[in-house]
Amino acid sequence: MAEKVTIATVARHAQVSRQTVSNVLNAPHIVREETRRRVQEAISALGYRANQAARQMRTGRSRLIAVRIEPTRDGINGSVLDRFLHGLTETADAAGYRVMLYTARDDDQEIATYDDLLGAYDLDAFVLTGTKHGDPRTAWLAEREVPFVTFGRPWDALDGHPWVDVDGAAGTAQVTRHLLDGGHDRIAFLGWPTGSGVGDDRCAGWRTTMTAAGHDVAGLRRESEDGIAEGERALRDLLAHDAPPTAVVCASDSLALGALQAARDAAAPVAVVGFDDTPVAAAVGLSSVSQPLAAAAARCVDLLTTLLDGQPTDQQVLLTPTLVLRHTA
Amino acid sequence: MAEKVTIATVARHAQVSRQTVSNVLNAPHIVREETRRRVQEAISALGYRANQAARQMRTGRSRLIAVRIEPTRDGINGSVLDRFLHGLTETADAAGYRVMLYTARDDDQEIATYDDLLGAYDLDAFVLTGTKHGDPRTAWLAEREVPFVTFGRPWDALDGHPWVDVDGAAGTAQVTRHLLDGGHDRIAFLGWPTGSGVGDDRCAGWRTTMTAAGHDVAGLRRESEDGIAEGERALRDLLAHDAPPTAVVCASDSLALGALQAARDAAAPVAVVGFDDTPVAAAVGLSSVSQPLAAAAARCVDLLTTLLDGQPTDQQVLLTPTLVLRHTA
DNA sequence: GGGCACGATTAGATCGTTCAAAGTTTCTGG
DNA sequence: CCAGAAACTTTGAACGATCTAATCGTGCCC
Repeated sequence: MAEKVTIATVARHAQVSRQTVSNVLNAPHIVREETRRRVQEAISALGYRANQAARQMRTGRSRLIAVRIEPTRDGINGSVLDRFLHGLTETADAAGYRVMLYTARDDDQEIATYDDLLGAYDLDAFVLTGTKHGDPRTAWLAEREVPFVTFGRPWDALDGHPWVDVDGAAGTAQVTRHLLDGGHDRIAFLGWPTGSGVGDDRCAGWRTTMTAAGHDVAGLRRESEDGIAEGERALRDLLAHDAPPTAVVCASDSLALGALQAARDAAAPVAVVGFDDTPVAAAVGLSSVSQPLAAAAARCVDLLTTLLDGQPTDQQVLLTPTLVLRHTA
Repeated sequence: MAEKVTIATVARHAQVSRQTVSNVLNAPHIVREETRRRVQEAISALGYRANQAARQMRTGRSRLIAVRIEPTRDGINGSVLDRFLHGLTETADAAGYRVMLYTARDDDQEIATYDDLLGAYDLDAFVLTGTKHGDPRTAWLAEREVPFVTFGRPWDALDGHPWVDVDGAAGTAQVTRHLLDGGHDRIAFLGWPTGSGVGDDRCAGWRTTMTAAGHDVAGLRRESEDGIAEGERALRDLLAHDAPPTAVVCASDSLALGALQAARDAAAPVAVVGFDDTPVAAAVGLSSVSQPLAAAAARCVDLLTTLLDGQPTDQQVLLTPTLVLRHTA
């Protein structure tokens, strides 16, 4: 095969010094037009590519971003991460960064992995997904001044790091408004136990929209862990009352799927809307709130690159999801 | 923060030379017991981690494996990749490798990306998913002697590279046998147009099992592109005949989901079984053939590591999927 | 006791790039 | 025409590891 093409090969070919080639790549404006052109030609003629390892050793930057890939807990929500990862890889690529994966069973192990990745690969930044109250990971990273962005708001008020999130409340508000416009007035909400940031947020959109429209929400909310069976149970329970709801807004597609099964046996039709627009929703015709994952990923990369360019951003981005209407509402 | 800990720091701390520290890490047997212990202590006391970039520059190996993350075509099948990726990351990690992601719109772009990744990051190996007839990617890699493994058999007989795959025929055979045992005898198959390796393989399992059991398969096979609507149409067509099938084996969960909808309106109950055991299947209670993705990923890493250790393997691994029974069969 | 082999350890060069500083050419104005 | 500045280019060192080859003890045999 062809010899390894280094910066020296290019330099010789273009009859300039190594440093001039380096300047063409990293600071083109200081190189004379004609020299630059000659070097560029040599570069493409030889198919030269800067060796990252060598560059990294000198500059201390690896142009590598790490993301955790989770073990697909429920199975349904896995595809959210999947799409997010794809978007991240694509945008990072365009910005000249590469995405590296890692796994971890728990927070301690994840922090150990940070240490490892930073030490061995000199990672430039991390993208965290799914933050929770009092997250030890963000604290660890912040303390060491490692650049990172979270996809998901920090739910502790004091954390001041850049994040990107999808406005869950806006999503459920949109759903609720749509249902109200469609003539529904007894609209229930199936959510998770109070205390999870994401869950509370999604509930809030429903609650405020209902009360703003002058409707009482008492007795219209059920909470349970995430799951299909749980969703079914919750809606059956609601339907057993005197004045059963005619529509349900759900905090997840899993709950909505369960609700859908309960709705099938109901006396009167019940509209059901889920959250996350997972493939399952598309498959069974469930209306759902769709998160702009590609956009979210792109904004994460945006924030990281400005952060890595030295400007201490602590910007926050809140994206609005869209309601995808199918057969169920 | 703490200074950077290099091999020199460790050497000074343990009162030996750099090279001895390097030997403790890479060739422990040539270092005297007592010296080794002293160095090990210094390493853990200082929290030393070998800098990959420096190591890579000298050895030419990056301990990095690249995998493509696809844009989740159908949406339903996306989760297969998701689970595979997780397994891959986990096993690679254990073997001392890291997984890097990339995307590509088409084969040409993918090959350009190989070139880029190899040149810039000195990637050690690639894992390809979803091979097809006359795949230009494997040819390109083989020509340059870049180590790679495919998840999916090469469908051109002459390609002699290591691969891992799931025995689709064994999966559909198992399903067919199960249905025969359950008393069915008119069992149909919904598949993709002849010519796709994966599709033909899955069809074969059904066909051979049926004929081996003495059943005629004439008129019991329908083919279409993958999709829910396509599956529904295909089964409706089958049910319109004089002797409609009492069960359908499908080449994908998408087709099976469509079939399920057609089956709902049928005069007599029709058993339906899908393929891939996607979250959708679990959600709607569809029986399906489950691929051992974590195991497949692990075997991919196995093959790659032996390949990277210099032993020219061209081993092939065929894993047997399992049938997950739910409500629909 | 001298020579020799063998195991353990060390010194110096090297991988491909960028930084810092010094060198060279070209331009400008008096 | 020359000094001085500006624009451009080159040289040598450094990043942190491993490779090659050399050095230092130590034990063994004649």
